[in-house]
Amino acid sequence: MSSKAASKPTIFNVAELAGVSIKTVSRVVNREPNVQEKTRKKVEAAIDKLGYRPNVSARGLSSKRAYVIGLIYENPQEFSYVKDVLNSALSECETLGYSLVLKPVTVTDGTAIEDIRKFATQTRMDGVLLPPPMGDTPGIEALLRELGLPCARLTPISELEDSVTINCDDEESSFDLTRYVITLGHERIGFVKGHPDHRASHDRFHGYERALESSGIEVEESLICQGYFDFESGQSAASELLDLEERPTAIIAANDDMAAGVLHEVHERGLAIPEEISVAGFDDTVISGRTWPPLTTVRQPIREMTRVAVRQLVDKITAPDSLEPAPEFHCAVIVRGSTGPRNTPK
Amino acid sequence: MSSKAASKPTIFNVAELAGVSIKTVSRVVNREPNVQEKTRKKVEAAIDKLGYRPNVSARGLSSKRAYVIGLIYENPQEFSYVKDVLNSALSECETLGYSLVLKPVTVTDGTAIEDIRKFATQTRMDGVLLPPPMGDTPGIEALLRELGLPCARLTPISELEDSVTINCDDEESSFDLTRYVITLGHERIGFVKGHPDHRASHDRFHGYERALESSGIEVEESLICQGYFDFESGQSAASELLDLEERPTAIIAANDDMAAGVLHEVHERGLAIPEEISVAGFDDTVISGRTWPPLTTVRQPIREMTRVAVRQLVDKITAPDSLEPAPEFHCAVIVRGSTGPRNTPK
DNA sequence: TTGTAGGCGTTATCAT
DNA sequence: ATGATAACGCCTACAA
Repeated sequence: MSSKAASKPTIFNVAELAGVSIKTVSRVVNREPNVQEKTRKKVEAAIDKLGYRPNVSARGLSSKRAYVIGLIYENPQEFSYVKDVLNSALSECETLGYSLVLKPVTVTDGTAIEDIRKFATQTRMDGVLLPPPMGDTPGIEALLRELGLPCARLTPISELEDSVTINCDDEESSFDLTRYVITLGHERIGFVKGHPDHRASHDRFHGYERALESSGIEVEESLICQGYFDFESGQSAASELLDLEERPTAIIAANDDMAAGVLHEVHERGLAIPEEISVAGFDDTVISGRTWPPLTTVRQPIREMTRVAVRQLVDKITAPDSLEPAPEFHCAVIVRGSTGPRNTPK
Repeated sequence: MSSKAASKPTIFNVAELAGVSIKTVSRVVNREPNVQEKTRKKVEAAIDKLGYRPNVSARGLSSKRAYVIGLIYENPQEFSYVKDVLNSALSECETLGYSLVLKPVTVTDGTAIEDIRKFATQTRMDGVLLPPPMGDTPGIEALLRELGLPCARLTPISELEDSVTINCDDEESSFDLTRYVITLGHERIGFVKGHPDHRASHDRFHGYERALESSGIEVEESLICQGYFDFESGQSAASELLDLEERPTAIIAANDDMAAGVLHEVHERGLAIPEEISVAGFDDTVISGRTWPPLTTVRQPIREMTRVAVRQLVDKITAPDSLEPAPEFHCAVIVRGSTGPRNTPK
């Protein structure tokens, strides 16, 4: 090693060492066609030897691309869902040579749109990834279109033709979960809905309704509570349900955080789980294995869905025309200790 | 609005509108001295009117800076601690005009160093932020020095003169927590240590020891278990402690995740909390409010510490000489339902 | 298949 | 206090 830290090698150094022009090096680096195998080998050898890495700033300046994709997400108390998306997106971006920049926003207080606009003008991105509920928040789509930013959404809504949409059948998985609870003998099954602005909330609720109907159980209004996907709302919904004259023997919440809140309230009242009441959630987030008892829940293949979303987003950035259809993803019911057979009163 | 999307305004447009040279605009944008107040006003008006934002790529290319700082963190099951660091770092970076790029690594399996090296050569950064335990992982410091990357560490270790170090007195907070438990009447107090590679583990353990000694309670070997900061290790440590001939009436775990594991095991055995056994953790992470009962724990001002760390890191990047000393941070014991008075056997 | 010239938007240098 | 001009490292056109 020389005494002075050698400054980073540039495309010129590589070209010189390989005995070609910089354009040829550029072609090799960017996997463009029209390079002879032999030339390519020479160039690659030079790149390795020098440890050359393209300068992102120069590349961005010249190509008008930033090689950056943004992840805009609702900043929740419980980070589990976003964490899975984040990790998966991070690793996929790394393999595709992109950077990921994060933008947490709050949709509930109406600041999201302006926040995103500011964010977009401040940091250059080539596209954005929208995990739920960003994918179905009104206004965001329009804003991104205005800004000329392609996006990939993780959402059940697939109306928009030209937009990358990755989804999983929430309605069906909710149907499956509810059916499972019914097979345990439960008939009075409470349901805690998710935030009304989230598409998943409705899908999950409809799955519940359909399962009850298909088993000949009447959907009872008093057993249905509004929640907002957070722990506290699960807690207060449970409070309502447990105050009922004839209380439910099982409660399904539209996500794990609310289900954890339900468990909390049930514990507060000294009821035994699952002997006196069964509880189930959605998403198979980390918290579902940490509660007592561990939660029965539904697992989405979030990591795979995210991988595909990122890949398709990059495809769309590089070749806006060809849109391969996304594969279908399916959920699975994960049975744990929070659900059990109904105690038939004698 | 014109039919064609006007391309983004450049420094030339601003200069033209303000009737000055681009260099003057540059001076204003970068808050450099030697600009008349009147000129500055003119330029600022032009900037506002055009909605001008400097192009990060161009700036990076010219200044040799990336305006990016890296956050290298141990990717844990429980994300709570890192999440707080992340959110705080994100908002501070935004106000300072930097981007934050994430790099999750695994220190336990020895891949971290190579991962970081690869990451550093792949994405240009001006500095990195090292939350625990990255700040006290051997080798990382040396690697960053070799790469010429300044760093700011959130760690109790403050040996290195030239390195930004932010810390909080873990030993003292552990002392305080243990003292609190002692005042509840407990004398047989189990302790679940953290991962031995983390400096905080030792500090917290020493605080525990010192508190016992200062109260005239003997430190008993059999009440001390090795854990690794994760849920599972807390669980198995609790299992050991509860198998003891004369079991402890309280258990302190060196972080919340392990404490949650302890709670889990206690529940498994059907023991009442806190009547039969008290449990406490560290860090006041989200999980501590989600367990049953909620955990007594210790809160660090993580967000403020992170803010200062980022700010000092950027200072170091821009002016490597002047190193202002960091302020001192203090922890606080948060009392919740998982601890209670010892049941004195009659 | 390969190479040459010009420009991307900024900061830095050196005048004035 | 302000300005002209040359880098910075790469990519896109266009030649050869």
